Amino acid sequence: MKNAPDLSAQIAKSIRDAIVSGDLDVGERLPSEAELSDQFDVSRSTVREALKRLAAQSLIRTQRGATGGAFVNKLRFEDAYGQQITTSALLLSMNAVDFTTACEARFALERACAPLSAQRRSADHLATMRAEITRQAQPGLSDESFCASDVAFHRALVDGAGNPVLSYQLAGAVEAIEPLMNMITFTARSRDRIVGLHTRIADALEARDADQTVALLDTLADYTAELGQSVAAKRKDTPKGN
Amino acid sequence: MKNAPDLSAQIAKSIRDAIVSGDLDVGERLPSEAELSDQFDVSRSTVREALKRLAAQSLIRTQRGATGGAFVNKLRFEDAYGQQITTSALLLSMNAVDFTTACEARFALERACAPLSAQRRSADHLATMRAEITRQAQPGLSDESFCASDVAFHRALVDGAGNPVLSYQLAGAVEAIEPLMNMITFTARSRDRIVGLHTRIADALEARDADQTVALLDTLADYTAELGQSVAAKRKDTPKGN
DNA sequence: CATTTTTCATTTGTCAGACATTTAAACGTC
DNA sequence: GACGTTTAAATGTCTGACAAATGAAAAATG
Repeated sequence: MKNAPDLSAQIAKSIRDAIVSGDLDVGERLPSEAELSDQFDVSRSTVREALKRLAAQSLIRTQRGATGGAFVNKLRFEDAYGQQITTSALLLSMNAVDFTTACEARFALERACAPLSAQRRSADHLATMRAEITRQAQPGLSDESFCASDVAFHRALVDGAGNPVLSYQLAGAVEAIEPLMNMITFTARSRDRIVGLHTRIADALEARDADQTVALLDTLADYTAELGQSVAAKRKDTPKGN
Repeated sequence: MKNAPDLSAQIAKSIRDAIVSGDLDVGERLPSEAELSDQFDVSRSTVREALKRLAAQSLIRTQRGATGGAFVNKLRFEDAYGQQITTSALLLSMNAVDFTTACEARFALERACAPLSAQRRSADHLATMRAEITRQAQPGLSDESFCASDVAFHRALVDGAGNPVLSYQLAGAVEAIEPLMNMITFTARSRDRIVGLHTRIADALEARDADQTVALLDTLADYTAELGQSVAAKRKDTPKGN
């Protein structure tokens, strides 16, 4: 029933467990590849494949030279963002998550941040949001650039909550949806509408008005879903548009 | 300035980009290791290390035999859960995220699910929650088992929202916090309190009362934070309690 | 003695070649 | 046609070798 996993996978799991359980501390050096070969009684290639697996998950980093080796990596939030976003984006595309579902998740999560952000946002966060709003209002901006600015705006909102765990979790939801958002053709009118809502959201955050922020986010969520539905209707016509 | 990354990392990136961009479709077979060696002009070992990196991210799966090879894996939500939880747990422990911050994030996200769950939860979700409540009320339950059941209860609540994207994002927040929760010693009184709140949450969901669900979650969040603070106070006494 | 240079041992990165194992397809045999 | 056998192709593993990086010890130098 159970296909025996590769040796390299087993060894990777063994070391990973040691890291997760805390048997191996951050910064600690693993035995050299030769020593690991002896310990696990496998060849060096197999050990190396195991180590590469761990490196791909940012669990270890390797260094060459006399005092080199593999070290338990301190996983930083910034490092995890990238993987989180890649994974989320693939999940959305490979599982054919429809725009409505992705949008719902994104705004539900963002809504959760809004009260905290209203309470704690710094002047810096507010400045970032205002700057992105200005960019979004520029005529001649490509749809891609508009979307990227939209992401930056919402990232600032989320970061304003001052909770790195929330920021991390939301990075996936907010950024992974960008490819889906990029399918929307933003007319001048819809951009005006969005920029207007963004401005009012920034105003509400500046006034530290949590209720108003949430209400505006709900409005924006509804409007975004509406825009998305027109895209969904279009995609019906060209099902395999590659 | 920039350390040239390993060949295997470069090759992994090259293939990963092809997958993310859609150049390689789900289920498609990659060239054999020998062919990849030729294409990238490296040895087979290097190609293998690159493939192991991708396998560690669940981007490909390999199969032995005549028609075997490496295939672009369909990334399923269930596959991503595990990685998400491992990463989140490591982020919390390695960055010394305090209980309050983690707890805040968890309940903020869960709160976002509550209205949707009140609207859409199935009888099945409700039954799971009731079953976990029953388990939690049993005397003699270990703290670990109590926590595990707590996680299962909240997972059911989140799944009730019927949005796989939300469930995925929340898996990390809810499950990664379990190790921190496990540090709490649940007295008979605190268990009673929690079980009581869980029961009222289940009741509210059964009645599809979103407002009440959110209010009860807020109460539970406050109480959990309170319990966590007593743990934090204790940990001050034994800073390196290993 | 202090400083600079050289040597050197250690460790990871890469390569080449071999054999084992698995798997499905091709081939014979009945 | 059904059933066993062979075979080819692919991954999994092992061995041994060399290249490259790197810090530390040793040696040379002033």
